Amino acid sequence: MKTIALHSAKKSAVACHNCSLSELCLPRGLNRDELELLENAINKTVKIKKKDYLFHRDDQQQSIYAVKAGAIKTSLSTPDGEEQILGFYLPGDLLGFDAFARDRHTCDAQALDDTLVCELSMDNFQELCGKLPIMRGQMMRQIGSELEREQMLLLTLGQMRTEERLATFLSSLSERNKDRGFSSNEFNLPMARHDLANYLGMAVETLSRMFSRLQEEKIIAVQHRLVKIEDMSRLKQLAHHTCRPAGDAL
Amino acid sequence: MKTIALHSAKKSAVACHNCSLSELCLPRGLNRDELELLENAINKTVKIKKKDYLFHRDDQQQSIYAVKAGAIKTSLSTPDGEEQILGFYLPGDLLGFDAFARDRHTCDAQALDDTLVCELSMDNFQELCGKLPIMRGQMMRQIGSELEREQMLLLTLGQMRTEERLATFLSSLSERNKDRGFSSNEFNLPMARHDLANYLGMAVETLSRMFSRLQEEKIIAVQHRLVKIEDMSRLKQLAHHTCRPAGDAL
DNA sequence: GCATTGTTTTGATTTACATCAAAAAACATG
DNA sequence: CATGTTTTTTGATGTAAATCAAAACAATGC
Repeated sequence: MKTIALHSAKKSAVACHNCSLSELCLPRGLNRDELELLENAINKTVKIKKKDYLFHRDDQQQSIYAVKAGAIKTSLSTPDGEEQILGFYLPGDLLGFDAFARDRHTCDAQALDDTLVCELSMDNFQELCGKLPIMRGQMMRQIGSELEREQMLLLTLGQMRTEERLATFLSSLSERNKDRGFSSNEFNLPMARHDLANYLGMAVETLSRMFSRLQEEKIIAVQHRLVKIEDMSRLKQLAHHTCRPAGDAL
Repeated sequence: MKTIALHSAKKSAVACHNCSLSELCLPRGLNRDELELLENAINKTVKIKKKDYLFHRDDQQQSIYAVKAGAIKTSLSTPDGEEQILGFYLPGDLLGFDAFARDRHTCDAQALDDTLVCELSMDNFQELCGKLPIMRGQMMRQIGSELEREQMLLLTLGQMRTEERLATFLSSLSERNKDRGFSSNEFNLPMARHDLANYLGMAVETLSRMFSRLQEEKIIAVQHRLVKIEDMSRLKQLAHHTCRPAGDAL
């Protein structure tokens, strides 16, 4: 349960310039020297098995991570065992900024699947930020969009009814896939119903009913984790509250 | 309604080293030269009248602000006019980090009362961050606690019932006052019921009922905006879900 | 293959909260 | 201070979603 995967991790050579995600997690406009600085700073690539943790709340281990493959969820949990999922991180997303406040992580990060992440230690990160202003800007932007994403979620939880919440979620996942060059009409959900329900602040049963309702209304077609969007405009209309798609993650 | 207060603002000399809030918003451990750099970087002090806006969503005007007196609320609003309040900022709190993502603010900031803020432009901020590593660290920490605060609010909205939400809010406001050297047992709410209800994701009527209920149970005594906490331990017990008081703001 | 376990869906019932409506209190204005 | 306006509280009713319960379905292991 409390296994930290890092210890059993394989080190492997990092080559950001070859990575298919470079468009997403690299600051644009780095020259060769700067790119080399970054590549040397990346400490290692880490494998995490499904259900293992990347980090725990209060862990001192402070790094920034970039998801290369798989999926990670972050969550807060209460003394009495309830949890609130804060975000899902998919390939190209960065996580770990939560540790900025106190040099300790404020949430748990668990793999939803076998997952691969790049690790950049805070020390190296700090040094890089000192050397490369462009890197600093990029990081600020990353943190900013994390903040923005959480704000959108607050709006979702605070103001929307359950059907609207699901429509908003599906709509932004679709946008996200489009941005990444994948299909915006057909995709797999990276998480179980249980986790999605928790993230959206409702009971699993309610979530299931909302999926069924959207399906009855011919807006989507679902089987297991595969979602096909049949009527995008009506979906967007339902998700109508949404201000603007958040830049990153979910 | 859409008045930007900045234009009518008075410039005034800034003297951070004299400011009673320096403990809160200054990075600790600045030497004289560094402190002077900071004071010169602070562009001006701004007065905002009650109900005026400090900034609007999508405003390019990008600065970091420190509240000196009064109170500010930030909120997101939807096409159909509903809003979600994201935070309340009281003296000593910093705001404006939301603009990091896209160089534009992602939310509105409105004064709940006549308010005084210090303004630090992003340009100066960037320059300072380059020059003073300690400043960078401090800012990272500030953003981190903003992130943490929003996470706690997500937990509140996603998992707690209404009574628990109010108890959590009162409990953390009390903690906050204690940290600032004010009474933790008796204080004024800086916002109207309407705003607090929205922030906590419930109807005004429900909030009012919860105040009444806590009063009936002899846990608190309220008259208008004045709250006295009569039984702190039972209040904390109700707010039991809460993980840890957030560092800053509400 | 079948049994076991976990996940998802569907149905019946309860409930916490929203909504509607109006009184009471606080605040503002001439 | 009397009057209108806004804010807050209280009461009655309706409803969206939680909970309880169980069936259907997928995944896992033997």
